Amino acid sequence: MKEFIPILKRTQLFSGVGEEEIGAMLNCLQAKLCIYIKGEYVLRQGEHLDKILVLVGGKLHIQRDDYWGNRSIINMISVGEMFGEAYVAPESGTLMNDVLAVEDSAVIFFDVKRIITVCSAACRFHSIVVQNLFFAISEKNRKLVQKLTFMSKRTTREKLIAYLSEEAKRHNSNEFCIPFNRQQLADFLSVDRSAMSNELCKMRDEGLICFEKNRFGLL
Amino acid sequence: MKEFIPILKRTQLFSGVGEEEIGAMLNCLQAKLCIYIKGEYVLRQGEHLDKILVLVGGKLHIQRDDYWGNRSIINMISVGEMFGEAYVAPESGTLMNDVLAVEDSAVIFFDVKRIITVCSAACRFHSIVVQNLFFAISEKNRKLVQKLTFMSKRTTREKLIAYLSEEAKRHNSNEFCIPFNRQQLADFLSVDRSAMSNELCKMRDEGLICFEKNRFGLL
DNA sequence: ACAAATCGGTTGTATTTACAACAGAAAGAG
DNA sequence: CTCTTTCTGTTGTAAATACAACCGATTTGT
Repeated sequence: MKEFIPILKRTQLFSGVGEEEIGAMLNCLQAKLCIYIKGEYVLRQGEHLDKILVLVGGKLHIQRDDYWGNRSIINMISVGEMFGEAYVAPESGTLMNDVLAVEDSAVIFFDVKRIITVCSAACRFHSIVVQNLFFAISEKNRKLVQKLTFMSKRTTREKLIAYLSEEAKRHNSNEFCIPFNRQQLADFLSVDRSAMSNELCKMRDEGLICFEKNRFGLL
Repeated sequence: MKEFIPILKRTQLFSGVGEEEIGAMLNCLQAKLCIYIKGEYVLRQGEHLDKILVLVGGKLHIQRDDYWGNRSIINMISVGEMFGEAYVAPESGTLMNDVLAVEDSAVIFFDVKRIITVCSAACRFHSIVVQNLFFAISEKNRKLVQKLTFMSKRTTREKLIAYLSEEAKRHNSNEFCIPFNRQQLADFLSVDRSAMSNELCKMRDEGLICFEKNRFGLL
């Protein structure tokens, strides 16, 4: 697990904590490393979760499939991001979504109780991690609201514009790559892939956007 | 402000804290009481927010109107619930939504910095409030994900079923009242009111549900 | 290099939705 | 009580979407 410490150091959870301290905390937080291959489930809907996970390699999707096989991608987890902070509260129930590895992935699990109850050994940086966790969950909250704002658009075109505008703002550029292929983008925006593809091409023909594979540009 | 202490005592934020302690903390947290009449905005999109608010009377909607006048209600705040926890992080930017009083409302604002930095006066219950805040934001996170799961349904009917099922589960009963009128429910689910009304009546005629005003039953 | 699988675009049709307009019922104001 | 406003249901039409089916291009595995 040692080899992932430099990656952990750059995560939001361990922001402001040195590599030596992280090494020391791995025991304190009962860290466990798990490897998943592409297509494997990390967690399944209905499971009980008492750990927080930090992705140190690969890519995950937080998603849910309904009775009719419609998949919706709630969120995407990239290297350095975490998942499970929303389930730290005592009576938070079971997991509402699946967590799927969409690439070969490496995940480190941390014991939640060890994080939110300050350890008697008083590792000096524990309180920093707690505050980091707080800010992280707060940020994820804002991102969920943001997703809700473009999910609440009525038409596919409006959803696309809202999403692409947001990505452009996030990248500080009118050109950017999105982390989805067409099917995944459709699942993320909860629309039909072919209808979306159709709309994208119309928007391109109208001179609103340009794109090639995952690279998009706003005009 | 003293008269609201019994209400504050029953809120999630002050869970486990006695009335005397709450009284003492009002200063420590620089509490400010504000009154709003129905239809008045508590906060507007774009504002900078460095306070957490707790609703002690009335009802609020977290909402957003787009260019074309389509309103979407992101969330509803009832007495005892709070808003603004997602903006406590230092670089969380400005408010993405409006906060509207849909009834005459009483709101108490608390200084965020005072909450997340433990005060030197060491008020004994401060750490409890911090943990409560943590659990609250974590719970709100789960609720947002839940809303995303039924917002991601394709048809109005599916959205209605997902929403009503959730409410039934929450009330532990097949009969329950919803906190919205038709227009508000449509705004909450991001669908057209008349189309939704139509769909509701179809579902009633098919024997799936029954309703009268805000009272719904699943059959 | 070849076969298989994945991906993205296109088209047509049936379904669903948005929008506007209207009417009766209920609630609220004076 | 009466007038006004709000709320809810209804209808018709134009627009948008879902779904299925297909094809060519690209990628992947062997």
